[in-house]
Amino acid sequence: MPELPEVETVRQTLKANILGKTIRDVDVFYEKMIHGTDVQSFVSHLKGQRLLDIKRYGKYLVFLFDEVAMVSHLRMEGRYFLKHLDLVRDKHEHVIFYFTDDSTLRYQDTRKFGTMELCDKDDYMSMKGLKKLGQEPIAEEIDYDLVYQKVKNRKQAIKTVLLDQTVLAGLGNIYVDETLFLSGLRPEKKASTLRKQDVKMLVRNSKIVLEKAIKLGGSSIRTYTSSLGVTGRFQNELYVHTRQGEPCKVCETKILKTKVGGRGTYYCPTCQTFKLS
DNA sequence: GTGACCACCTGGCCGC
DNA sequence: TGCGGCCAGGTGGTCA
Repeated sequence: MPELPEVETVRQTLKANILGKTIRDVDVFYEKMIHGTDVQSFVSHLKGQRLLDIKRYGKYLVFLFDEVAMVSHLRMEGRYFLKHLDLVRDKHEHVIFYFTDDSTLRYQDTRKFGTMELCDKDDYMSMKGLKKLGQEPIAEEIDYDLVYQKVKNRKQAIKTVLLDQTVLAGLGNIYVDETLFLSGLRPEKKASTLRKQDVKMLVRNSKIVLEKAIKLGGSSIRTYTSSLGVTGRFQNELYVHTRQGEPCKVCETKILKTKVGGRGTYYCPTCQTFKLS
């Protein structure tokens, strides 16, 4: 599923291929995907708009046009494909953007969880979701104290807290499992028991994991591929996620699977024994 | 303010 | 082979 590295890969790929194109028309085949306005208004506002830039905040993509911005979230299995006008529509393609050069950008989403919403191009950061995002671990400068302040009173498992996008933006199930492995921490450990230096270590390790994943084009677990069908290679680098029953790459102990906060969680019982209190 | 729970949705897998 | 049930999971909403 798309997390920060996958969304960043999509952004870079799309930017290289569709920047400067002008939308001639839009077809929406699943109306619930469009938030904040009705489909008719969504389409009419996008017609004639030229794409100027594509930005990313956490797992959100922001398409910047002449007069409007479109905020898109891929959720579980959303993907963008650039295809020629003549190609037959796949049954899971729910939104098609037709460009004036006869190419099309198609949004495909098997589970229909993804969302798109239009907003003012100068005020998209006030959108619900975007405005509450925490810092990104891959940012050049991190206010570690601010992250610690958000973590220190939380009684939930550290895994649950790391998945909270208002604490750190961009981490999802895969990369939280990998970050916790790298940090030697059990996923179910209470967040409030961590010291400031432990939180700093977690943020730094999440940065290492995310930057490596971006370099390799993200992960291609289950059905996920980036735009234009580009397949990531980070899944070959995973230490614990989806490796239940397989030997740990460090100590050869069998990787275990459990549930934390309702999420499937993988960990090494030998390497992840770091207890602080 | 915090935490738990639920809805959204469909393909894949498993057991019968 | 076909069917039913469960699981996967990011986010927002609701409720306690």
